[in-house]
Amino acid sequence: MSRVFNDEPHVSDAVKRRVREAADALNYHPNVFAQSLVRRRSHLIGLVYEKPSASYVVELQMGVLDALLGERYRLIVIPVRSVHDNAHDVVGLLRAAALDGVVLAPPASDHPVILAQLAAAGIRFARVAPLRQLELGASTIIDDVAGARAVAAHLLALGHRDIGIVKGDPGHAASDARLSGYGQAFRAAGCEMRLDWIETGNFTLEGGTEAGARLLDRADRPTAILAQNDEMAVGVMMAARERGLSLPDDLSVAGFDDSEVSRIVWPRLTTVRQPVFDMAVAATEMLVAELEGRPGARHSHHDNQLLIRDSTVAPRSAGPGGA
Amino acid sequence: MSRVFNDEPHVSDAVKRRVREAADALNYHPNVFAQSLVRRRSHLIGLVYEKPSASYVVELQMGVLDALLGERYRLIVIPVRSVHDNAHDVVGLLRAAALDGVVLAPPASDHPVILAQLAAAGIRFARVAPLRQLELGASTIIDDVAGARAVAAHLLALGHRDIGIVKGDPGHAASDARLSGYGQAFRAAGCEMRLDWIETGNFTLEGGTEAGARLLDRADRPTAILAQNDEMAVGVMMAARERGLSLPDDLSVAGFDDSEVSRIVWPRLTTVRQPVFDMAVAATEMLVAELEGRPGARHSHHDNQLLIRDSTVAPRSAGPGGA
DNA sequence: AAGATTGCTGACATCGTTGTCCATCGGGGA
DNA sequence: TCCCCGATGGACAACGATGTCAGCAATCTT
Repeated sequence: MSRVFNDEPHVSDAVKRRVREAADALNYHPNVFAQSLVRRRSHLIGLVYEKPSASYVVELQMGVLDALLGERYRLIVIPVRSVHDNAHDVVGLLRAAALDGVVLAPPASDHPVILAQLAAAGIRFARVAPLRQLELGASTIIDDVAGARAVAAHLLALGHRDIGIVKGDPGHAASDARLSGYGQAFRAAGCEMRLDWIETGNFTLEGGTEAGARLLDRADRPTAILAQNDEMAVGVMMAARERGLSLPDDLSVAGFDDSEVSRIVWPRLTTVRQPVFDMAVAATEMLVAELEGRPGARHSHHDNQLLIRDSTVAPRSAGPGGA
Repeated sequence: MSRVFNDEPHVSDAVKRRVREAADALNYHPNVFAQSLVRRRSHLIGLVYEKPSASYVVELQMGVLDALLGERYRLIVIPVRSVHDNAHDVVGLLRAAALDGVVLAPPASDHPVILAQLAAAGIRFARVAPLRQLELGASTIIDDVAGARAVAAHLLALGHRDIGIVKGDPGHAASDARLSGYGQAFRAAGCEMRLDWIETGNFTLEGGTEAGARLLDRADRPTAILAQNDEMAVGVMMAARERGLSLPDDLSVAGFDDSEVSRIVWPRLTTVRQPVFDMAVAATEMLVAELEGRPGARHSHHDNQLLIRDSTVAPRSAGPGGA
């Protein structure tokens, strides 16, 4: 009898014990499918992401799993080749998976079609670091523009003027947000952000290496490079080493994210710390709270922080603040 | 009517079309719970692992997901704090998740209680890189001993004799297997593997840093260190840098796995390539084949390969082959 | 042309829970 | 002592698919 297992009232202890004994004797386990069928609950939560850097995915997943620890929800991982190419398929996939809810990582968290279709399909969602339509669903919010402004200002304050930029995947709203943050810092310092010194690296190590190579092979080589995430920054460092440059003296490199690689490489990478883990935890907790009908906040704000390490120094030809 | 959706024979085209139109009109989607209930299939596959290095998990997951791409199975990730402490709970967890099958990563793939209970619970499993009871279930097999022997032999051939060892988590059978491979190489070279130069690093970066620190703070400092995975090797490199040693001249370091970090660090790390991705793909394919009733191999063998890069050179005081 | 055979379709039991409804039992108040 | 009410436990429909079975129509055989 189901009342025993669900700890309902109006059941005597004697019956409780008797049922439990019988269950143990028969090696009984409740059938999850039947429960799900009648309760319309799968207790499955999806995590949708598009192959960004490995460390980002890992932190994201660890955050979600951490938040799910005390709950009876389980995590299904749903990597998507290209969110923009497959927006319709994605929601079909999610519906077919019978999820109770999904955590959306960028760039899915910013995709209007996905958001609209999820709402239409009645699947609850929580969004990690969205930049548009912030009112839709639960979300964890962070100011990419401010973080980017801070790291660019740091390089400018060191005296760099010839600064190359390695942009992330154009499909991520964060790419433009960070670029605009860089731009603000340039304007504040009274100098120009040269468009022909912007290369795209797609947030991957290889992309960063290639973008770095293009920037470093120019006749007018930059003295510093701003990469929009740490993987690409490491790629830039590899490209610099291949060209015999010594780091950080010949080239300053700054990243974004504070992912594990930023602490591993030598010199240690100057970067902007993004609390991906915390954001994943917060998003998951909001999602679960909603699914369980508990009241709670619908948004959480997170701060990023400039971490000045060893990969950024003043350019050779100029002292700090000089130009 | 279900016959239309399952593409069964004996249905006329007219009815097929009529049903499809009605389904579209009503925005009909089959109920996964009801299907699962009557078919006794969840189409969920679990991946059980214990927080080893991040890159290992990522490669593992990517492999499983890759193998699942064409299939209608979905992946549930099940990280376990400590397999040895929670062996009984683990299977309870898996049963509660209504999984069709699980892919077991080390050390769960070598845990007799887990294997026995899975068999008892009727949950199919595929094992990645097991070292014991190889006949149980489907498995992907690799010769850890040979890989370890090769990398140790490489250091010995370079002329190193004072070689420290950073061991992995004692709970992983691979730790002992790799140690015994090292031992074979030492014996073949006619020298002794000093037990007091073995430190444990638990397969983590931090563990590697601490173990490296202990080895490098000795009065009789080793000229080379063998780490049982790349994360620990990087940790050793960080400890060496903190002590002002220059790499690789003052200290040769070799890792194991060929994880992404091994290519990122400077100097690039000598290591043993383990095809984790391929093993995950193979294990998953075998599992799915079994679940689908397709015939197929129950075991796949994989090779590892010594990758000599920049982190290992002859010791200062001796030429190659010298002693 | 009538019976046999095959193709197609609708009806219905089934899977294992949940939750509602109803019958029963026991105790306390009138 | 009788009645009423709350506590308790059993019976049963519902969830939404699947798959079997039986019935009917159409075609083939003789």
